[in-house]
Formats: sequence, C-alpha cells, structure tokens
Amino acid sequence: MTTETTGTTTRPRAERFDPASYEARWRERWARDGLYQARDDDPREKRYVLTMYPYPSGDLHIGHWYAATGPDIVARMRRMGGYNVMFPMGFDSFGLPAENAAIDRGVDPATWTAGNIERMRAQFQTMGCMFDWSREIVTSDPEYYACTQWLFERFYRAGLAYRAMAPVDWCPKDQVVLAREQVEGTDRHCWRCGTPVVKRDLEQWFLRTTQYADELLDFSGIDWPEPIRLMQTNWIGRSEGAEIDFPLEANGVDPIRVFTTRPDTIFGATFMVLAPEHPLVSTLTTDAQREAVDSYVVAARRETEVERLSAEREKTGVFIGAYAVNPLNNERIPIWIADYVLPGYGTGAIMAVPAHDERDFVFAQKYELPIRHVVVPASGELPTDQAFAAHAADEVLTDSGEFTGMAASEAIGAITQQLVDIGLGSFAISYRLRDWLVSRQRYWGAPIPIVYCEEHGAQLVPEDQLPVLLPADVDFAATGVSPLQADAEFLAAECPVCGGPARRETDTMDTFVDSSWYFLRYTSTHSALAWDPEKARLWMPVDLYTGGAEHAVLHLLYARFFVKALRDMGMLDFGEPFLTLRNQGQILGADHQRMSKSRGNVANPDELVARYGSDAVRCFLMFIGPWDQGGPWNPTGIDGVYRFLARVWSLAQPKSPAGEIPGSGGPSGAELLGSGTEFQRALRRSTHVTIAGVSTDYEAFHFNTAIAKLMELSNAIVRARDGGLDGTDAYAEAIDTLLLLLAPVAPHLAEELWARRGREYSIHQQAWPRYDSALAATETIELPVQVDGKLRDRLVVTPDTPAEEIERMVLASERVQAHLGGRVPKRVIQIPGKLVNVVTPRD
RNA sequence: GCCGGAGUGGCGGAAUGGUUUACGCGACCGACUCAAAAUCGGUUGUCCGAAAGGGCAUGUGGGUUCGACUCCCACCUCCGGCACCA
Repeated sequence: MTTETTGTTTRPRAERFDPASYEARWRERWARDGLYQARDDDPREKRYVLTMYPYPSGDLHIGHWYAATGPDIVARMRRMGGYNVMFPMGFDSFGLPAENAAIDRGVDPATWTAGNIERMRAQFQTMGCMFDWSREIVTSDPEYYACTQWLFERFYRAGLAYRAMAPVDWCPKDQVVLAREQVEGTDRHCWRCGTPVVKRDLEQWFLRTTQYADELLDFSGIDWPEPIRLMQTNWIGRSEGAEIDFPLEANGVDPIRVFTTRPDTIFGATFMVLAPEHPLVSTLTTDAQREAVDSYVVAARRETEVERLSAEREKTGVFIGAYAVNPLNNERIPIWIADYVLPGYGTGAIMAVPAHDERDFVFAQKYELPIRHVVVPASGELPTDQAFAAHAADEVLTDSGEFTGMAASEAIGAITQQLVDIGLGSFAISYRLRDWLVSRQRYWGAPIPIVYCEEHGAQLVPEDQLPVLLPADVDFAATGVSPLQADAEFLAAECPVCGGPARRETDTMDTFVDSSWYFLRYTSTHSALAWDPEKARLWMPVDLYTGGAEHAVLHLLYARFFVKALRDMGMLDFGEPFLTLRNQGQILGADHQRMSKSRGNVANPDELVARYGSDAVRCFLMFIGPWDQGGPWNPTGIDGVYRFLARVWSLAQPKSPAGEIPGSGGPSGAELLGSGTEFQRALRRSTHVTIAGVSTDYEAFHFNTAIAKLMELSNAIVRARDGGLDGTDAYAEAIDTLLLLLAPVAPHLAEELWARRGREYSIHQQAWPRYDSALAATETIELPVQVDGKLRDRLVVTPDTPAEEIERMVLASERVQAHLGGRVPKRVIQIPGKLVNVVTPRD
C-alpha cells in the first residue's frame, strides 16, 4: 500500500487497466447467452434499428466502425429504455468484385465471397455491437436469391417489370450496362470503376419506377434528412407544364407534340426542334435537306454520351425543310433537329422560344433565327436589345394576341386551357426519373428467372422451379461475355407453356434489387417465404435506419419504390420502409481523400483495437466530431479517450465487497436540499444533469457532446473522491450512473465494472437511469453582469431573488460603477436566470 | 450554371439571441523517478501591461438588437450532389 501526498487519498493500488483482459471474454458470454437476440414473442414495444449492410470486400475498415457504432449506441439506449430492439446485420454479397477476383485470380466467386464474409463477420464481432447474428442474411445464398427471383416474378405479373430495347449506358471496362443512377459526374463515368460509359441500343429488363414518381416525392410521415429529400426530389425532377400539338403544314401527317413548362411563351416560338432520334424525322425531312439531315443523325448516334450531354459544347443542328403551324396564331414555324433536345425527356421535341430560354437563344443566335420577346416586366419597360431575358416574377404577356397584358403566371393556365378547348393541348407533367434498368450481363448476381421460347416468347420460370441456380465450375475468362452465355447446360431450358426447348435468360439482376428488400428478410430470416407476413407486421417498418448519404438516389430510392409496389400487390400494409433516417459522415483518409485501396489511405482499425481495445476505438470515433459530419482520419486524439476510460476504470473499482445499489434508496432531492451535505448535493446535481444531457444527446446522434458530458461527470467524481466522498451513497450513485450512461458507447468496460461492483448481469439489461429534475436544480446561480453588452462583473444570487434586488446589487457593484464613470444608466435589462445588462445613454 | 452543407484557438470541436472557445488533443511548467515512459497537478485565443486591468477576435462587408458565432442582406473560400430535363 502506498500513500500519495497530492491529488489522491490513500487507497490500495488499483489493478492495471487492460481492456484485452475482459473484452473478448464478455463478447463470448453475450453470444453464449443470446443477449442480443431479438425475440418475436417479447411483449415490449418493438424498435427496429438498422444500419446499411456492407459489401463483403474483404476487410472491415475504420468507416465500418464509425457507421455501426452510432446506431449501436442508440439501439442499446432504446433497449435499456424498455424496448424490444432488433439490430440485425448481413452481407450484400452479390456484385462485381467477386467476379473480377475470379477473372484475375481464378478463384470461384462463391468461395471468395464466403471467405470474405467469414473474415468480416469475425471483425464485426470485435466491435461489440449488439447485432443479432441469428438473423444474419447473405444475399448470394440460394435461399435468399430464390426469394429475389420470386419477387421479380411478382413484379412481372404486376406489370412492373418489362423488357425493352433502349439506348442504355454501357461500361466498356466492366462489360455491363448500368442504371442511370449508377452513371456519375460530368464525364458520365461508371460509379464503380470510373470508366466513361457509352450508349448502346440493347434489349434490357426494367422495373417501372416511374409509375411511382409522384408518390416518391411525398415524404410526409417519415423523418429523413432534408438534403436526402432534396436530392431525391431533384432526381425525380417533376415539371408541370403542357403538351402542345403543332400541326404540320403538310397534310396527312400526325402533328408534332411538344412538352413545355412555359406555355405562356407560345407566341414567342420561332422554330421547333426535334431530337435526332425522333420518329417523325425521316418522314418530315424534305428531299432537298435529306442528305444534310441523314449525316447529322448518323453523327449524333456516333457521339458518346459525354459529348452529347456536355452543356459547354457548341450547339449544332440542321433544318429539315419542313414547317409546322403554331396552333394559336397559325404562324409558320421551321422545324430543325438538334442534339441538345434529348429523346428520353418529355416528348423528345420542343417549341423553341429563344427570347426566354437560354439554350434556344444560343441556338437562334448561331443559326440567325428570329428572337421575339413575348413576356415583359410588369413595369412595361421593354428590353433595350434582343437579348435573352431570364424569367422573373411579375411579368405580363405582350405581342400575344388576346392574351396580351395578362400576367404570365395566369397565362400559363389560360393558354393551356385554350389549347385543350381546341383539342391541341393538355396539362402535363414530366419527370426526369427513368425506369430502373436492372439487367446485368454478369455472372455473380441473381439470375433473372425468365426463359425464351421461339413460339411463346419470354416466359417466367414456374415458381416451383425456383431458384434458377447459378452453375458452379464456370469458366471466367475475360472475354467480355458473361460466362452464363457460354454455359450450354445453363442455357438449355423448357418452355413452361408448350414444354418445348427454350433458351434461358443469361442476365442477372442489379445487386440493388437484392438490397431493396433485405430489411424485410431480417424479420423472418429462415422463412420458406421471402418473409413471414406476421413477422413483417410485427417488426416493420424500420424505426431507425442509418447509412451513407451516397445512397440518396440509389438504394434509398429503390427501397422506397419496392415497398410501395409490394404494398400495391397486397404483400405489405405500409408504404415507407424507413421511418427515421440518419446519415453518418464519411471518414476520409489522412490525405482528405476518400479511402480506397488504390490510394493506399485506408485506415485499418485492427492495430488500434489491439492496442487500446474496442471500447476506446468506439469512444474515440464517436468523440472526434459530429457523427453526421465525418472528416479526415487522424488517430492522435485516441490517447485522451483511453485516459478517460482508464480513469473510469480506476474510479469504479469496488472499494469494499459489493453492497446495496445506492441511489435507489438514497435521500430524494427534496430531502437533500438544505440538509447540509452540500458536497454530496453537488455531486448528485452533476449526476442528474449528466443523465438529462447524455440522454438527449444520444437521441439526437450528438455522441461527441454526450461523451464530453461523461468526461465532465468523471472529472466531478474525481473531485468528489479527492474530497473524501467515496463511500457515500451520492458517490456510488454517480459511479453506477456513469457506467449505465457509458454502457452504449463502451459496452465491455461498463459490463466488466458493473460485474466487479457486484451488480446484476447484464448492465445492458438494466433500466436507463432516471432523471430527477429536483436533484439537477441549482440553489444559487451566477449572473453575468454586463455594461453596454460587455462582461464586467458576476453576481451570485438565489434563483428567487427579486428583480429589484438584483438591480440594486448590480448598481452597487464597484466594477459596474467604475465602468459607468458617473453616467446614469438608461435602462437595466434582466434576463431572469441568465444575465443582467446595464445600458448607458448613447453619446 | 443550379441545389445543398460548412467556415470559431496550434489541432478535433462546443455554444442556435445572453459569460465565445465546453470536452479532448498538442505544447509549456511542475511533482514522482537515478533517468525515461506512464501517471498526477498547473498554465495555455491574441495584443498592450510588472500587475491590477484594458483593447481586439467566430471567413469578409453591411444591417437589425440593450446584446449577434447564432437572425437579415451582399460577397469570398472549401466540401457534396445535379448538370442542355425544355
């Protein structure tokens, strides 16, 4: 026994803080006891907490720890708050890397994936999260993808899956088509490998996401971050306007239908533009113009998507020789083709109003087409030149026949109505959103359950023949052709209608199909059905979903679409999968770049865990800053968090054999008030202020400030100990509360110390500490005193001191008097309990 | 270009109308040690001053207010998303 003279009182030397001595032991115990298994028959109210499952790339990196710890904290707090919490985990295990490994190294994708999953599962387990591993799912298991195929068949039967020839984005490196959402950036590159995509006309499978465009814009009833809602809203891109038919001058041809958001500018339409791909182009082109038009169309087809869509590129086009008629003033309008009009949006044709549309303006200038202003500011000032006039508020129509003088906002409806009345127009809405292209020309995915019969065309594989299994032992040569296409045994099928020979579909599904319903599978992992309806009703929807914001218009949009479609098929009774969504920030490399193997800036948590323990890594990650912000990785501060945990370790060691649980039977706040045990009272105040603060911080995902508050409490406990308070009920209450509040962040340390103090196993099954506002209240407050807004003095008063008394005390203050310098205060502002400000007359 | 988000000590950050810089890192000083590490105690926005004390400071410039990191207007920089969508 040693005696220390400064800082600490005499006590036995504490056992060294060594997380490795207990962390793994508790994890084994928790697993053995099934502590984190969510039971379907638990009568308590359910909470389904979910974090996005990872792709099994091989190793867990620091970002996985960061992403998982946040929801784990909330899940653990909810559980201690009395809820039946499910927090499952699984693997999104189909996808290209496995297949590329097969090509590069000759390993079977299934073997490669299984090995990665095994390693990552073990790494996940070192985090000490309360994952319910009994519900684990692996999307490449035949049991799982049988359900994915079965769901595809439901979508097909509901008319929500269809096959169509379409110009699609093709990644030449990965040899696969991509969904629109998987093509990124100004140079239109592949989301996975970064190679610029090219356009190809291919027959592909689509899911009809556009059917739900309007409903997907409705976020009422779900609590999602504003930026994600905005991104989805912009992606869907709803535009209200009109479709207008422009009859052709030549007889016997259908009119050209355009979409516009500005029908009020129709009197300013001086030419029309069709997309080069527009079906009417070849019929309308005059012989004189045919050669020029044909060569333009061919050139446009050869353009890459990048060149075609670049906004900076100079606009080009060709007059096709034909004319249309403006339905409202019968004016003759020349028809052009130009590739700045896109075939896939609206009707693929526009009325060009160069005075009021910047693109049309540029085009008109280049080809010297007339520019006519038909909308002017209400003040009546006409533009001095024939320049482009950006849209502004309070405009009126001019030079627009009977509509001249009408407010532009009103004219939009009035002109459209007139067109409706004469049968040449309709109110219309256009969306940017396209249907979801789900076919992938690769092996490692769920085969699309379709066969093609010469006589009966595309037919679903009968349900009792599912799953369509991926063949083993296939040849993964880098030929650019899916190995399935070269597998005669796989290709051979039977037509379910006539029993004759049929060819099997060789495309597999986008892995985002797998992840569009995995949250349903967790509710009934081993069910023969995709999910057990009763279990889904019990657990769904997900109460709290967390993950990266990069999925805003991918997974998060697809999953909402899926659930809405399944609801309309009568398979679910809700329309939103995730009630509350929170996005974690991204942990960047030390070089402030995204972590990636190729950059060599991936931080590996294993060394840190070995040195400091899981709890310290968890705490540190949660402490470095706001969870939704992320930031560059810099492990220097971990020592501070480790020291904090070591301090908790030494503080919470039992002084004597385990005893009563103090606090519960201790004096109430009211009894303590004025009891004379002022120091104990101060400690209890710290304890209860911390309960309130940490609870609200966890709930708001403010883990960094929650940990700061726990550090403050531990500092207060150190002072109390040094003041001789250990042994008191207030002291024991502070320690137990500290452990309970710390348990979600540092589950191993809290459990170990809880056990050492002789408390009931497990700390993770204890009730969340109760906050007593009377105990948190203060008897005296320190009021800052300002003169003209600058801090000059402080005043200690009781909260019930009358305002007149405070004012008298403030004005009596020497320091205030010194700063007044003889001036008479103009007024004294008091914010009760907050501050006093003495205002002097202005010079 | 359009739509979001963010700019506070040497560093990560705290405070969303009321004491700017909580909590932590780092640095410096001290205790313990033969010494070092670890641990513990202290100091730490900046300028002037021996001190008492005072001036200045939350990207920039204005405004509202007794009082602004916080609200309003204009601008600068950085990060993310979208990008010829009629």
